[in-house]
Amino acid sequence: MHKEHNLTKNQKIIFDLIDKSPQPLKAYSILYNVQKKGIKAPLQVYRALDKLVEIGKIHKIESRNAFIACHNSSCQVAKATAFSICEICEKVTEISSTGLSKYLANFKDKDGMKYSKYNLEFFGLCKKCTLK
Amino acid sequence: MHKEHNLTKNQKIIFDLIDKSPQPLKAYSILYNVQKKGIKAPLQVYRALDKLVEIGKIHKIESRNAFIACHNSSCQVAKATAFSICEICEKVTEISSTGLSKYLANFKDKDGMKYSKYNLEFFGLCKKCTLK
DNA sequence: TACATAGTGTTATATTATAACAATTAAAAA
DNA sequence: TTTTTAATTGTTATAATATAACACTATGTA
Repeated sequence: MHKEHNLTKNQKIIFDLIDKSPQPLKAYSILYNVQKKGIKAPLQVYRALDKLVEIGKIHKIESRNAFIACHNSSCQVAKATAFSICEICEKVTEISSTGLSKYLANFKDKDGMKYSKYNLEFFGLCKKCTLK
Repeated sequence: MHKEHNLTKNQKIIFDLIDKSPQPLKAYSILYNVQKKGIKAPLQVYRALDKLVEIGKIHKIESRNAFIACHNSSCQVAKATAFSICEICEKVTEISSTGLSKYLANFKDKDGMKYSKYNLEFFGLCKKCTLK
């Protein structure tokens, strides 16, 4: 069982926007989209994003500096993430493969170091773009 | 067999700096360090970095916006990278595990999409920092 | 040599992200 | 309920990261 997080007003506005978006959103595009709701400054956006990432409601796509809602019920905390990214249309999909997550969660390097967190980004062509 | 890349003057200056560094370097810290060698503008640094990444001599640590030399003889091209990152001291190590790279190179998602490239970043505590 | 390609130097600017501080709200403890 | 503590907000300013555009130069190859 995990703690329910009651989002604050700003967090909710920003989460809803990201959650409705089919593709990852960048911070300043979020800012632009929520200005009519009273969120005026970058910092207000970044603070909400930080919190949402921390509690696992969204993930950051590091190679794109963009944010996507978590659609993987098993990752309530942002500690184990994997995405596929199409290099043409930039479509991003969260990968939920039990095999992959088990493999990575148990991976140990040569020093026996165990990791508490990972982020994996695959790049390639999505189905649509392959056919073009 | 892979093509030898003859680095240009700027590329060489910047690669040498990164190669000598025990930890990843950020673009503007590189700029600061090579100004005495005549490289004066950010763009000169970024262009060299882009090329070096493209030919696989260095890798970008996406979560840190920093660059590290490739010390993995098997990845002559920047298409399959894995790193461990200590969240305290920020030490970054390139992981070269045949098992891991085979597993990821062969990974297919539910749609059967095959990837041409991936980047994996593990986070945790390095040995030193665990003992503290 | 002539051509094509890649790299250079430069100025300006775009994009992404955080510092610092005062005020406010929410949650938990007394 | 009151207190007090922590988290969040609003705001201005600024830092850090990265690219656009353009004229020029070097290099490799036919």
